[in-house]
Amino acid sequence: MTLESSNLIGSRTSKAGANGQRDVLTRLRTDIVSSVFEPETRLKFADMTKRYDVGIGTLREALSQLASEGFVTVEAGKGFKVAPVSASELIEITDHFIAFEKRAVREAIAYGGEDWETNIVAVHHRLSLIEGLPWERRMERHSEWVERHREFHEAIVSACQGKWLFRLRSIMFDQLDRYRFVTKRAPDGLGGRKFEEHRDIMTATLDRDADLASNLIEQHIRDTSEQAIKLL
Amino acid sequence: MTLESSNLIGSRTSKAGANGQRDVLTRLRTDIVSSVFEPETRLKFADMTKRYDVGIGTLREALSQLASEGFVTVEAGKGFKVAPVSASELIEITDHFIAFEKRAVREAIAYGGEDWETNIVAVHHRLSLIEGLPWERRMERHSEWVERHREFHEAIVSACQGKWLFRLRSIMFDQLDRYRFVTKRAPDGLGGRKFEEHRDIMTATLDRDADLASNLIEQHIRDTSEQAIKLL
DNA sequence: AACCTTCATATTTTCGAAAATAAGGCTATA
DNA sequence: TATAGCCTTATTTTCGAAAATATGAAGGTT
Repeated sequence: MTLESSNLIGSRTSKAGANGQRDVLTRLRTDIVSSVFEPETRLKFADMTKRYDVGIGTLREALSQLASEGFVTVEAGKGFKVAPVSASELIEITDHFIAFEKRAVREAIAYGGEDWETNIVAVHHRLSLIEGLPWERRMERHSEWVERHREFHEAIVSACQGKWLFRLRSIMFDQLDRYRFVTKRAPDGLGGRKFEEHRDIMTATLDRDADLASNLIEQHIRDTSEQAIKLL
Repeated sequence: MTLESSNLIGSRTSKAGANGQRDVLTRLRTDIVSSVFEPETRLKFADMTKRYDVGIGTLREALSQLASEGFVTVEAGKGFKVAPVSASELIEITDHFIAFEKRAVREAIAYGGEDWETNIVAVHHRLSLIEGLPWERRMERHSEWVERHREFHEAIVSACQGKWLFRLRSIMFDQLDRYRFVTKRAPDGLGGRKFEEHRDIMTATLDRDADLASNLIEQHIRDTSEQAIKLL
């Protein structure tokens, strides 16, 4: 019943596993993505164990994992710090992600079956429920939106064959999330457009129009990153 | 004095840090790369703590890290297993690595300075000391060769500007190491050719001939991977 | 004053015992 | 015989105390 598949880097399936205590790794990553801890902040064990109510060992494992994913840096003997952010890194991450995602969506369109299609429709619907909300109410549920947004883009490429391609694009997506966060404060002009962009990406993908889907995704990501750079 | 730089994924600098006890992470990774543990083997804590003489917590952190790098898989509640190998994965890893490495070498050639050049020459010399040895003696020092070989290829691209590009190529290189191991047993015909290939790659790079260096590297990697596939 | 040494404090890192969980075997029941 | 439930064993996962290490301050020497 509890499927709990053997996982990849950045897989969030572990969270869904409801394995007793709330997943520290996920909560900590969310807090870093949400800028609860500013870049370069030292993450002391004394504070963190109280905040997340876990033992030192468990916390250390989570931080070590986040270091692999690039969210924190670690210096032997000095402990962990939140990784810095910069415009140049955002540009690089954006380029890598777009390159991966375009290849992934082509593979997905080539190999995806009925389950893949159905999942896209389902996940998109859940995303649109939040994106269709008026400005105020949508902001209240921003953290939920982040999750749905991630699930949507993951669903689109989930049928891609390359395991490493999927893995690498997921690492980059998580990094982008961190920068994407700054656009939360952006004027609602952008928010409305995203609604349609996601719809168009879904339609092109289900129509198996690889060229169109590929281009729409690139535009979608690049727009968001450019917004983020301005606000950085 | 103890520099111990803040590190990236797969960085082996931590090992050099001589921080008291021998780095479990490195030893464990080496053992997996060297097929001391076969793919799919369960890695039980009871055995591992005895083998590496470290506590459970420390071991768990190392295994968790290796999971991020893709050398082991982890299933909640079931523990850790050595990741499987397959021809199709080798092909995918090879393609990703070559794509990264070709871009990285171009950047390195464009931005590398005198220190970069000097380091390449130095590291290549240390590699050639082993590669010039007769068959028997070279095999004795195979694990050392693995290290020198890694250092050589890393030195070539070390001046590349993209931090993530470097990081991603390093992850892929480590994965290739695992498959490369099977060619250890290959007849010496290949071993001799590698000596010259490395020399040519170095020369082309120092001559700042990006096209040539790029092509030589691709050939070099693809040859090795094809050998590995035959022996898999 | 600048520099080195020493000591005290703060923080990280390691470790193994204890709790939690999964796997396998046994008996009772249909 | 097959199935379900329980008990026992094997293994993982968590936790905080203790060891190791770094930081910073005070005092002494050139």
